Parts: sequence; structure tokens; C-alpha cells
Amino acid sequence: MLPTEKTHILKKSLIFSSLNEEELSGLVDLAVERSFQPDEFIFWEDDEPDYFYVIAKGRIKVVKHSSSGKEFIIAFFGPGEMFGEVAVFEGKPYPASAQAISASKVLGIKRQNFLDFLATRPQVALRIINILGGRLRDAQGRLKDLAGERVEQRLARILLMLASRMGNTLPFTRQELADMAGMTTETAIRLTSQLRERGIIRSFRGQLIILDEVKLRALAEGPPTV
Amino acid sequence: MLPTEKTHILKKSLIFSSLNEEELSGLVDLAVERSFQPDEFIFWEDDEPDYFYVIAKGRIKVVKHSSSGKEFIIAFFGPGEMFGEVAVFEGKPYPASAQAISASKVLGIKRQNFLDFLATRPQVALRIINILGGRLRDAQGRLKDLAGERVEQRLARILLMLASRMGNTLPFTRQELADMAGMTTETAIRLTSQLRERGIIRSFRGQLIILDEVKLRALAEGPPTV
DNA sequence: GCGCTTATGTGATGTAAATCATAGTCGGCA
DNA sequence: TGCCGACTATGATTTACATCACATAAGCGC
Repeated sequence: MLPTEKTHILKKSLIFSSLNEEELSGLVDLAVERSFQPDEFIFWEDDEPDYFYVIAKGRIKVVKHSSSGKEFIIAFFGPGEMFGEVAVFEGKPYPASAQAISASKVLGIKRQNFLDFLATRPQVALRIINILGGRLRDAQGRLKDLAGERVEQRLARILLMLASRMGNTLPFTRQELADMAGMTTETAIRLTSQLRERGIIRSFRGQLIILDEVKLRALAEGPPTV
Repeated sequence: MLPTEKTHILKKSLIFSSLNEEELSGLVDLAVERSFQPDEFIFWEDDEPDYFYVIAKGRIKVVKHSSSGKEFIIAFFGPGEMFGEVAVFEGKPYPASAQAISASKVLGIKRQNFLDFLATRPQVALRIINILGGRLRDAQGRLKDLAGERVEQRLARILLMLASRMGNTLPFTRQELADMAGMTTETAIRLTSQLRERGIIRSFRGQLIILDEVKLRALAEGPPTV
């Protein structure tokens, strides 16, 4: 990849968009490119954090595994988004694994290089605080949902959250939805089938389209049995 | 409260300990003191975020309520810790409510004042990134637990997490533990009774002492039926 | 086209934990 | 001192969801 391409990618990312050309070029010199095949892991939970990553191309999922081996999907990320940052900032092992979904390219910046860079760029630090704040808000909402809402509400909320980020066409299998919402694949299939029968979504293999966001929102809010 | 007292409190807090006297005094001028009775709310979920808070005295819990009214405790905070920050950094409504547990004093700093202060203090921004990273890591771990672990494991992990922050004597009722672990009070009581019978904890009204951290850790890790 | 794998669909059965019920107990306070 | 509300305790019953089991169908390599 040419330096100009790298610059372009960083420029488009959420975190670094505020940087000028000169600052970007300094950062680009630190960034190394890595490519991954579908299903390949970028890092594993408990690995020592060497790199901080920004996605250039493809899609990445961040997952944790329960003691019985069940997978829980913490987040999906696409081009321009960062991941692996929690570990890098704290200097502790990665709290989750990152796995490529499609063929992907990422830019990695060495932990210490990035921390040094940050120390003199308050506006980038503020941007990161913003992003982390958003992720924390999201995580707290999901915690409450997992602790207190039923599967139907949980799935509806996951769908709405995804739609707000990616639009109404969602490229996920029922299994992936289940692993995000903390339920079994069978339950996710049953629930999406119901939603389809009620005209709220259309669904295909590995894909799902939200037709009636209003009804979905109503479902997400309260028990339908009122 | 005298300015010197405020300075002392901020100086001891996690976020501002790196500041020198001059910077601290600038910040102290911005900080207002507020006092709360037990059970009183500092702010409510969905309020507009006006203030960012640091605890001077007392204990605070941050909670969310599910659609059926059940309470979920996101975190407890004590002297020197900050809360309400997610909303302040994002400029969006508070994602949760904050309630005083005991009689408490907090220092509040107006949102915009604090952001302005931050913009020129990279080391404080980095410290905040660190704290947010830690909270995100914690939230992700709990998400996985709620999605994939059984009540026994979840309670054991909550106890260990609390112990690592507060020591082996935990000043919580079974109800509070239940609301943290996402289970009912009855279940929390039954589980703690079992732990007591097995010599892993001692328990009193509103208090619980961890006697055997090793056994508790084993319980938290895997299914006991192996 | 023909298998092979992965995704979807659906019923039958099991079970962990919630819910419901009822009682004992401690602590604060009039 | 005695009352009252919050906490702890424990059994009986219910239920939401997981688990198990098996079937159909769609994409993909050859």
C-alpha cells in the first residue's frame, strides 16, 4: 500500500479526521499494513497488546468466549473504525479476540508509538474519549438489556442498533444475531421468523432487511402483551 | 468547603493526581460542592448532562431500569472516583441514573468548563482514556458473563471484582448483589447461603466477608459439576 | 450437475432460574 | 420497650428459554 493510500484511510477514520496533512504523514510512517483472510484472527483474548488497529478494508468482529465455549460478539467494526484500543491504553492483555469476517486489511500502530503520538495531540485524545464514551454507553445499555429484558426485546434492540449504524439492510446470519443478543441460534431463528410473518422484516440467507422500523421500535420498548 | 479541602480531594482523585498545584487551583475554582442524603438522586437517566462529578465523601451507585422496572446496578463509586462522565464527553443525555447510598458530598464541574480544561491537558485526557478503557473492559466482561454464564458463576465473579477493589469485606445487601449480577434477590440469597455453608464466605445483614478467595475463584471459572 | 457444508426452519422435551408465598429476624426509632 | 420496615430465609410452582433432534434448502467447489 502506498503512503498516500494509508494517509487517505487514516484521514477518513473517525479518530484521525481532525489531523492536518503533516500530522497524518507522521502517523502514517508508524503504521504497518496487515492483511487477513476470512475467519483469521488478528489477535486473541489475553494476548499481550502490541498494536492498535484501524480498519482499512473488510469487516472485523470482536468476540469473547464463555467458560462453556459459547461465543459472545461484543462488536462488529468496519472501515475507518478502530479496535484493540482498550488493551493498548491500559497496557493489559486484550480483553477479547478479534477475527476477520471478510478478507480484510488493517493498519496497525505500535502501542508505545501511538501513546507517544497521543501525548502531544489533545484533540485526538478527546476524540478517543468520545469514541470510548460511546462504546461504554452502548455496553451499559446492553448490560441492562441482558440482565432485565426478554429475548424478543433484546433482539429488537440489537437490530435497531445495527440499523442505526449500517442502514436497514443488515448482513448478518441468525447465528451472529444470536451471539450478539446472548441467545441460541434456534431462538433467533424463531424470533426472526415471527418478525417476518408480521411484516416487520424480510430475511434471506445471511441477510435481513428492516421494513417497519416503527413496529420494531415498539417491540423493543415494551412487552407486546399489553 | 474550603478551597484547600477541594484541592486536597481533587489531588487524591484518580483523574487529577498528575496535576500540579497551579493547575489544580484553576480547576478548584470551577468546582461546586453538592451534598446528598441517602437514596437521593444526583441525576436521572435521560437528563441533560450539565455536570461531571468527582466524589468527595460517601458512596454512589449508578443504575439503569429495565422496561419492567427492574433495577440494574452498573457500578458503585467511592471517594476520588468520577461518574457521569460518559454523558458529559458525548454531550448526550445521561445513560443511567446516579443515586447516593450514604450521605455524600460531590464536586461538580460544568460540562463546558471541563472540556475546555481538558483540551489543554493531554495528560489528564490520557488518564481519562485509561479509566474509560478500564470501565469498558469491565463492561465487556460482564456482558459475556450475563450472556453465557450461570448465576453461580456470575455472582462469584461479581464478588471477586468487588473484593479486588474494596477488600474482602463487602458492604452490600443480597439485593444489591442480585441487582449487580442480574438475578433475583431470592437467587442471590440462596447462592450466598450455599457459599456460607461451604465456608467460602461469612455473611451478615448488609455485609459479606470473603474467607476463601481460592475456592471462590475456582467457582467463578468453571462449572462445579466436573 | 452433484455432493458437501453452512444456514434456516420447527417440533418435542428439559431445566435453570423466576415467581409466588410465607415466615423469621435484625435494626432503627418513637 | 415495642413496633415496623428492610433484610434474610426457604419451600412450591411456573415458565422462558435452552437443548435435542431432525428436516429442508441454499450456496460453493469440482
